[in-house]
Amino acid sequence: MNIHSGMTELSRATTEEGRSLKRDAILEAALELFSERGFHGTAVPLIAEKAGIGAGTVYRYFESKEAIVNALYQHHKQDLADRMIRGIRAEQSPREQFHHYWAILLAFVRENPKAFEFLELHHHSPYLDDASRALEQRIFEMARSRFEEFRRQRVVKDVQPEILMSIAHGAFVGLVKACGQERLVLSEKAMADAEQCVWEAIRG
Amino acid sequence: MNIHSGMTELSRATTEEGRSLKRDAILEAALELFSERGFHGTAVPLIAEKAGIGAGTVYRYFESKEAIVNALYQHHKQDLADRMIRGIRAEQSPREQFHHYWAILLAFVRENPKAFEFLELHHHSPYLDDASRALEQRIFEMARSRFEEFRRQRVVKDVQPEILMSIAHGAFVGLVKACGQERLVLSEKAMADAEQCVWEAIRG
Amino acid sequence: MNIHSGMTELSRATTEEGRSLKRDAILEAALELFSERGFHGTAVPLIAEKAGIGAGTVYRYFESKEAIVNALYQHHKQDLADRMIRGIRAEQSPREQFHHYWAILLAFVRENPKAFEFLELHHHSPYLDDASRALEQRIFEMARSRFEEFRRQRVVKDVQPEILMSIAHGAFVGLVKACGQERLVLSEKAMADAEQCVWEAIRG
Amino acid sequence: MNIHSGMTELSRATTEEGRSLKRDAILEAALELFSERGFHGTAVPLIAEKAGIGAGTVYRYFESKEAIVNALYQHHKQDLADRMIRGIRAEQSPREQFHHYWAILLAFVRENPKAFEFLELHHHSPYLDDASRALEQRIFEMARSRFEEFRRQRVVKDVQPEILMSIAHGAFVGLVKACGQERLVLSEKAMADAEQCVWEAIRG
DNA sequence: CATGAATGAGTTTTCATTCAT
DNA sequence: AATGAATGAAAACTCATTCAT
Repeated sequence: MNIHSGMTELSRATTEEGRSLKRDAILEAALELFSERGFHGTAVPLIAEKAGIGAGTVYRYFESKEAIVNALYQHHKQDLADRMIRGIRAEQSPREQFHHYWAILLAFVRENPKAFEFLELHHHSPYLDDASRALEQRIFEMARSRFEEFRRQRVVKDVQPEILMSIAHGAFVGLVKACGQERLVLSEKAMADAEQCVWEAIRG
Repeated sequence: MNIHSGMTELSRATTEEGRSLKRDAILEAALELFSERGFHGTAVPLIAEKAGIGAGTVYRYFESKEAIVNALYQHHKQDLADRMIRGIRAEQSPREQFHHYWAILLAFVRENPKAFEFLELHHHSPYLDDASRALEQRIFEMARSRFEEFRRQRVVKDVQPEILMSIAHGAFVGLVKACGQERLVLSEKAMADAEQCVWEAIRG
Repeated sequence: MNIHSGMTELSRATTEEGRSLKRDAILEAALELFSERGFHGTAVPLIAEKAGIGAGTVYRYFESKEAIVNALYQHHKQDLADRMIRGIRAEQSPREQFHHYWAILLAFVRENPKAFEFLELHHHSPYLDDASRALEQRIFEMARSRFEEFRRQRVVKDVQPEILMSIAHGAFVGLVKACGQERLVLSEKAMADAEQCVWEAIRG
Repeated sequence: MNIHSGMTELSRATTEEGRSLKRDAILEAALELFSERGFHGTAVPLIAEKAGIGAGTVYRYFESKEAIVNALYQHHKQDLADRMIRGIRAEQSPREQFHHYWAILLAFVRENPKAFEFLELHHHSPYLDDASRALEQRIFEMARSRFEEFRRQRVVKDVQPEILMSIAHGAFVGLVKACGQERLVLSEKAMADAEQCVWEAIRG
């Protein structure tokens, strides 16, 4: 019903690139449903209804249900990557850079919790296409090269960067999930504490 | 990947408790399919085929598809909890206890990677029944009381225990996922490194 | 037998109340099949085929197979009751009123033999819902109060009205069944004879 | 559970003809289930369970589910016919003969209400075989010839005998159904009243 | 003989997709 | 462009019947 409430972000990106409001409404609706009920648990007519359009209209904007999930994955994954890259300052200390990483993730989750949940849930799903997989790989490589640089600089522990990345990202996901299960509130204090903990896990 | 590693455990439970071989074959097949394709993405006839039985036979052992997912959840969740509790020694130092925790999780994942993936994927799914939810809650409370005790003893950091738990568990899950995506091998060295990292995240 | 005789009525209701032609085609087909083969003996795709539509389409008009049987029951039961009530004249003699009753039933059977068979067959079936049962009860009470009045007026025999009602209605049903088995033709003469017989059964 | 309660009648016929106790248990169970839930609404394994035997055992005694329904139909239809014929006395007045007819039907219903319900429900079902239909036809012809004789003797009204038969039998069925719906109790008084009513419907 | 586990064809129902309007 | 009714393939589930024990 309140189609416009969560739409702001997508709508902006949309008009720039000439995408339609309806396409966004579909993505918005699908995001919520996919993150709550999963891909196979979500019927296309339900997406259409939530988007406030006819079921057939969905297929004017997307070739198939899989195309929707891939568009969502790529949109939000890219958005998150862009935010990460945008704020980086070479002059920052490693601890400051880690704080930046943590703060960006947290801001993303707060603005768009469904999108974060969606990205985690659909990681490496069989219905993700090559473009989604390639994007995921590109972003991973970017992050790894940064961690390798940190390792060379003795800023982080001298262990495989994949281990440190998995710990840091996994820990963040763990915190978000705990929040989703209402076992935790992602307050400023809590996230600052958590940030420091995770920093101590990886710092050299 | 390793079908047989995960089979041993179920097979044992079977002969001990008089459960049928066919019931186990169904659980075995369903575990693999559910963890790969999700609940809604797995058709019952597919489970039957993988189990080497007729589609109708599934319903001689389980009331519904939901009953299968709940039987799996409860079986493996309980198994993991039992392993955790069994090996605990009061005389161990906190660091030793953390090592125990880490080692048990690692052993579980190695023996039964599909089961671990399954438990993570189906956490808080809407098709889990009250028994599954109650079991999950009981295990969570047990873990929290231990972390609260550690906090009182100044063994871990003086932050909400839920934060430390989420970090430790989330980090472990992150490592397992990285392994699932073949970005990491859960070698002895890697997991020993990771264990130390995570310990440093939570220690007081 | 006479498919068109029974169709008129539904078709009329349809255009009046804006119901769809397809919905009526489903009801038409279901009526015939249910009255011939029973509820459990009739598969939904068979209804769809007879209605000239796809199997899935049935579920755009009815929630379930049970919803179809209840829609049919309520529609035809109400129709029969309406006809009964409509033609009643207070100034008529009891014998004339009995003739009215008999004539209405006969006209109903002739126009819509399947519907009459259906109503008799599905009387008090476990799949009838509360609305169907309530309607049935209301109509029964109406008829009983009339018989009670007749009894007070010494127009009918001084026996329980339920007995007289059961005899009169049962006799009529018996005649219709004999016709269905082709042992009898419901000719004017035959039904006039029968009417007089039944009147003599109940008259005071 | 109380398999033996209603069995007496069938059991007697059984031992005489070398039929087994198990066969009777199947018929007993099937009678109850068919009359309550209909043919298609009754699962064979349910019959077996109610009969206290294994599902496969049913097929040692009956070729198919249809064979059970036909055995039941023929058994009870023949039983009812036998009772009718047995008690007839040529020296009785027509009114006495009608009383005999009424009393036999009533005794049958009281002893074996399920069987009566079953016979009415399965009248002219598509799954009745030729033997069942032939038996039904034979009994009908017998009854008709008697009514024709009565007509010639001016004992009953000078109308088609099929009409009088339908009225008399239909009225009886109507009374039994009213009893089944708990709208009537088949007390001595009620049935004596009803008998007289129906007699007045047909008497010359 | 008796069984009951096993099954595959059949049931009711859902849904991704199409297409006439 | 937009629709939403229509659909058939496929889903979950049932059951008459068979057959190894």
